[in-house]
Amino acid sequence: MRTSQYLLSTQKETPAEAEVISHQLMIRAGMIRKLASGLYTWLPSGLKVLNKVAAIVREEMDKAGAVEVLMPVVQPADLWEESGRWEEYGPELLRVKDRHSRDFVLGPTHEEVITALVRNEISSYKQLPINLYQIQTKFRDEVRPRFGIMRGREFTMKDAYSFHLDEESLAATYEKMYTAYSAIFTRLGLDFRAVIADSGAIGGSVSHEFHVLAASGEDDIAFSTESDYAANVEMAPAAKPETAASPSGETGETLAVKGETVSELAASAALSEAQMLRVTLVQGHQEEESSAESWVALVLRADHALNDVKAEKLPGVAVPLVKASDEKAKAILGCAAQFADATNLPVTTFVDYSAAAMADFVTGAGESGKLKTFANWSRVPEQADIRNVVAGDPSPDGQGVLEIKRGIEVGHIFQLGDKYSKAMNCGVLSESGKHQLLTMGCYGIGVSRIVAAAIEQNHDKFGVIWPDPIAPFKVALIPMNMHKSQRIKETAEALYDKLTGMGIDVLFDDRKERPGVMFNDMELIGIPHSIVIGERNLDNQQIEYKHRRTGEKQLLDIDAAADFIAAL
RNA sequence: CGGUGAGUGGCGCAGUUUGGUAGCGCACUUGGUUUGGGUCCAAGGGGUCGCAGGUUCAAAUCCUGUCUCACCGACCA
Repeated sequence: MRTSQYLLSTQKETPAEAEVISHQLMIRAGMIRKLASGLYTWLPSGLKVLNKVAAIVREEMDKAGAVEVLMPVVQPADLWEESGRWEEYGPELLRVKDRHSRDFVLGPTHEEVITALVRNEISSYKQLPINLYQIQTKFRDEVRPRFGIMRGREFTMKDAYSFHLDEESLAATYEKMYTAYSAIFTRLGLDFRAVIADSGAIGGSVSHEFHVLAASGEDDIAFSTESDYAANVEMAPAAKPETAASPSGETGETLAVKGETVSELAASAALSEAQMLRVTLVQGHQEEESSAESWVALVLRADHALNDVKAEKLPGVAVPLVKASDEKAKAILGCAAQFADATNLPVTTFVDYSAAAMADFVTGAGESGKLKTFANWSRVPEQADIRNVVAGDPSPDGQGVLEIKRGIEVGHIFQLGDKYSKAMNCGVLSESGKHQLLTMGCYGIGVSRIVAAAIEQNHDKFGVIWPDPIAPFKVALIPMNMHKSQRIKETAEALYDKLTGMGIDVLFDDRKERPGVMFNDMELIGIPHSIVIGERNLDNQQIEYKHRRTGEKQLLDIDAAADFIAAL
């Protein structure tokens, strides 16, 4: 491709709205343009990357025995009513009406459509198992789209759905997908981890997320320093301390403190948050007959964070978790939650294991602006694991301690079971001639998100540094002052033809620009390799090669250049 | 949905407090200059100041309403 015939659209200035580096660079390098919140146009070089990612995903899926289909973006509402998700899904599901006032949705995912398809197309156990996938546009009306393409409302996703007669078959395909996903992210050249996303009460892990490690990630992942244990922080269990501290017997005193938040209180009284308790009030289940609200108090060490997923599993706690407003907390506790006496609360109370193991701690004195010191549990409280693990906690598998890193979720594989096949009556005739419901797995990859994640992990102050497999172009051909020098023009044109003829993706910068402009643009776009043709080296029948990532330069004989590039 | 902030040529911004000819940088066009790291000079084109209403002789500026966008919290690939 020649830049003169291409849409390069690079820009010097960083748009004000772009917060994360991938978003900034995608706009500056001319990969995407925003149309509306969470909606982006893919410009040529962005699209080339997206297509390369999709091609790798497709190859590996095919290799793993999955079969490609393509389902509509617009889906009839009755399928969603059948699965129960018309009500269940919430406002993220964009609903539209057609000209006959019939309800449709813009597909955020395709379980309903694929289940309806399989229900009609597959009728015998002999056709199973089967794994169908597509690479297609999804629409989710996100509450808050952000970070550019990373969390857009419209995005490209690879979604696969497998159908099985039994759990063993499901587990086998799940395993295949796990392997395929690892192969995909390895080929993409990304530093990734597969993490446990749910080690549910059912036993065994039935879900894994694949995360690309990056400081800007939205998820916290806990790793063992010793073993290969890795889990989303939401899911990692915090161990119960083996021994509880014992009270010193010292008499506490009441402290007057200033501030609103617990950390302000701690600072004002020169206390460590690790010796303080934090009370959070959440909604309980409402009684069927009465509309009376019930509330549950959760007590943690003040330096620990409440884990919503764990809290939702407590008996009597409403799902999803609803935290009490300040006014509500005051009405129930008699004072703001941060001044409530955690050892003596008027509602059902769950104390986190590590908080329960404390002694001589600081908690509220039951009135505004007052804390009390050397407090202790008067009786053994109801305990549970309700906090997020922190770095240094013992690893749940007993090996080493945990370390926390940020990750960007780019893939998720899940053993679904019969949720959809049951609701939509999707089954086959078994060997014994009986109707049998199918069990399902589903496997997603955020194809467009991978593009952003790859940049988060691969950039420097000059711009993007694409891993070779997904670079929009493999090599940039940069002639110095081609418009003045006939022999540079001839050399560049000849090399361009040769490289193109070899099937190499080359971007030939034939603009009448100064060298600096070309260098900067090619680096910003992130082309992994470049060749500079200048008078200086041409006298020796040589050209210069430069590696984007390392900055390494070397001179090549003109005749050997094409083969050198091809071999990279 | 809650909290904060912002809407002025394609992009980044100033101007708004104290109403009075709409400005700067980048980008774009033309001419010249320069030529291995975003040259320099000159001339130019391009803006209903988010939208609607109001106040006023006069509104980017004041008032009211409204829409959009970004950032921080609960969901997700």
